[in-house]
Amino acid sequence: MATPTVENYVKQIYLAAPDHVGGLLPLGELAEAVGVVPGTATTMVKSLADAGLAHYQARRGVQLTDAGRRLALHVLRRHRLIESFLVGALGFDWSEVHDEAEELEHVVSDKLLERIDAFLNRPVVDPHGDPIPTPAGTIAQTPPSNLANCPLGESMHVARVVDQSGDFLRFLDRNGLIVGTDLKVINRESAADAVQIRVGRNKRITLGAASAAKVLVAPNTTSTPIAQPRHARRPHKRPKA
Amino acid sequence: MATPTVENYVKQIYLAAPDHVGGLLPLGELAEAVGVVPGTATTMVKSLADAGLAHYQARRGVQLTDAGRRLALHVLRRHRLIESFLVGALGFDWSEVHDEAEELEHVVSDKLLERIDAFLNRPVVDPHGDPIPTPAGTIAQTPPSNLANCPLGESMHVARVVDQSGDFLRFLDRNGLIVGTDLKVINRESAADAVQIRVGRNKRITLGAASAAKVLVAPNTTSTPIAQPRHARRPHKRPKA
DNA sequence: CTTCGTATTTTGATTGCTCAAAATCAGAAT
DNA sequence: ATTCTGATTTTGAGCAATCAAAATACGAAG
Repeated sequence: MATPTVENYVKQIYLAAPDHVGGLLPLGELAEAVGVVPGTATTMVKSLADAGLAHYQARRGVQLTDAGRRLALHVLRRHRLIESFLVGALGFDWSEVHDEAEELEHVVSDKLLERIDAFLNRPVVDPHGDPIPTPAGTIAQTPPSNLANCPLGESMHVARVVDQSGDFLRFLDRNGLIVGTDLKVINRESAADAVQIRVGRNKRITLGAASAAKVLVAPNTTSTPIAQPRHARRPHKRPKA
Repeated sequence: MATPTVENYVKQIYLAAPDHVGGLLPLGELAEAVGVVPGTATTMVKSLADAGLAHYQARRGVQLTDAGRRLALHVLRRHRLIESFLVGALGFDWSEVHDEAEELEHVVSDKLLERIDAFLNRPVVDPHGDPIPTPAGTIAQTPPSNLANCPLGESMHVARVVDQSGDFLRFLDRNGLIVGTDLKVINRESAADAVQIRVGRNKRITLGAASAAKVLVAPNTTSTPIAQPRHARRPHKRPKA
């Protein structure tokens, strides 16, 4: 059985991998992601390699094996189902479930996970719009466009938010931006690093480009209505101001 | 923060303590309960003592301090609320929740625990009838009588089952004996080590004395109806035979 | 009072994970 | 080609938890 530590390393390698060509993740970045000093990452990655979970090329980087990817997806499935459950069954807010799931993901049994999955009626994405891997280890692909690069003026909706920080999520919440929200990108000021969007009929919001890139969107095809995530949704707190 | 290991030691000391006069638990028994060799228990208990969680007297035994007891009750509260939640919210059977709770009890946050408690409507006992400690660290006392020592012929009900083994619990289930079930002890054959009871109108069951002692009972006062545990109850599987 | 048997403690090692700091390497810059 | 700089690896060490096996102490039996 993989220890929680091993599960975390594998998960972080998986999550960080797509940002690097050839899929080779430098160990410094892994160390950063896991929260250890670089030397520790080196040691651990060697042992991951011994365990057949990763390919390690000294001074170049690390990459998951098939077994490693399977494990990572299994951990991710647990994490995202737990987040969905906390929001859908226990009334948690999407901004507060990440840390909780971070702990629980290493101890829930397959049996419990199955019950949670059934309870939620087999959701395909978690409250942040992150796709939930199947038990078989397949996972839906990320929509390629986000608020920083999608076409202007077209009707889109929020498909996913790729940042787990509570502050950011609460900011989105305050502005009525949750997974499924309809919006249009009105304008981009690349000089000012700013993205203007319209939500609903008349609400305007301006985001910095870095934040805009974290909000993934998909076009609203007029033929089919917005693809709502299948898990239970509660009304969100409305902003005071 | 206490490690899961420390929480387990403290919990086991708490659970085993009442069986010993003076409350001093021999380290061999602790080792047995925790599942380590005796030497390991000695080492750990010393460090519990250093941490102010236990009093240790070499070659005599160990005993919790107030801080230790507080921690033990906190862990027990988590364990029992989790068991209640798995049964009451996710449809688990009372015979399969113990191991799951054993893992989860070390990682659920206070916030999650509070939500679970609220969801279940503040239960006072878990599915086995074990009392759930309050957040403040108080706990209801065990009813003193059980099937092996209660008066004959009087109307009683099952208040608590002090054995977590799946086999035993499934046996009780098969015979319709769950927390709250009404019954009478008809007869005891001390020579044969047997206890005969009647459940409901005409069902008769015979138990060995050791098993009978694990089923705690309380009298059915005619003035007030049976005190049902407050948590949600599902219909239990009825026996095939 | 001495001896014996058993419970307990001590000792020495191991495993998994971590850090600090020194050593090394690889690519960029001169 | 040489030097520099920054990333990476190595080395040495520590902590928490564990085991196996040797040493010790306590109470019971003689």
